[in-house]
Amino acid sequence: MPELPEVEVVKRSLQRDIINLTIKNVEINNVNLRYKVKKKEFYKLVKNKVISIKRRSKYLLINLSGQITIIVHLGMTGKFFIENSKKKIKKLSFYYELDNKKKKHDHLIFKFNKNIKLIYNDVRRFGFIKIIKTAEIINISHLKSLGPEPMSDNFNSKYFINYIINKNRTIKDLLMDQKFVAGLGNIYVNEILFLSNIMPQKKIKYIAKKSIDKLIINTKEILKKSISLGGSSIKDFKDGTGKKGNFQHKFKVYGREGSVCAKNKCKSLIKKTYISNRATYYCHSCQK
DNA sequence: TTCTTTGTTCCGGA
DNA sequence: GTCCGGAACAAAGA
Repeated sequence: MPELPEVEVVKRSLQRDIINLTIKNVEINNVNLRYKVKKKEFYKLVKNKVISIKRRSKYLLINLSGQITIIVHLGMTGKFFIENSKKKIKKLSFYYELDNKKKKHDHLIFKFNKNIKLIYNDVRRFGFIKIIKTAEIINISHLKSLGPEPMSDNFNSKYFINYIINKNRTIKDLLMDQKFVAGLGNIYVNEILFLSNIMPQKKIKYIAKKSIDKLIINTKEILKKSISLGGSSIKDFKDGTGKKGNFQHKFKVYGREGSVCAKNKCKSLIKKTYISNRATYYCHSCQK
């Protein structure tokens, strides 16, 4: 569920809350995440200070003193909570359900000075947290084969057109491919193609250059907009009592099967199909 | 009990 | 060797 914008929002929150803090203790309640948590490595984090927090694609990189980096992928339902000394809990990630069962899925808890706790909660446990040497980031398999960041200048028309030469894939498959562009998932790809009036099933070789230019611009815009909205949605979120976030209401096509198309004057109903086993929503009138 | 959800990886066919 | 699509995998809730 968390795609690039959500991870970016989490990164910014963490930058506000845990930079310069020192790890005092690590509590491990469940080692069975996507990859097994190695207890020894985590206990060694004690006395390390948080220096900086970065994002690459959907990965969070928490750099510590001592040349150690914690690499986090939130998977489907991974999220962080910050708990301060007044026991107030701040939700730092999106997943709008199951909050009342929070405790059960608090798998890792980092305790810092100033009585601040960082809690990693993950209902389905598809996320992972790994500890690596900072110098080895460049060799980590997860990051090695990633394409450019969609919001960077490297993701441009020239790169796009050059990449698709002799390729025969659907546009949706291409945008989902992390080797082509890193950080987009099923939801945003649905939204981007809707905004760009392109059929998800369309083969890339039949898309005009003009449409590709527009698609790139839309990709950058929708991500930026989502980041800014996500920020405000999180700010409004006071606690983890089960109140839903606002973010899903911004979707114009994802999950809207059978509803009227969100574009002006269009009265068609949104359809649902599957591409590469992924739920795909589109308007058959607006998207060509 | 079966279905759904996701990103990633693997495998077979072209 | 490369490309592409489909399936498998992780877990848990409805």
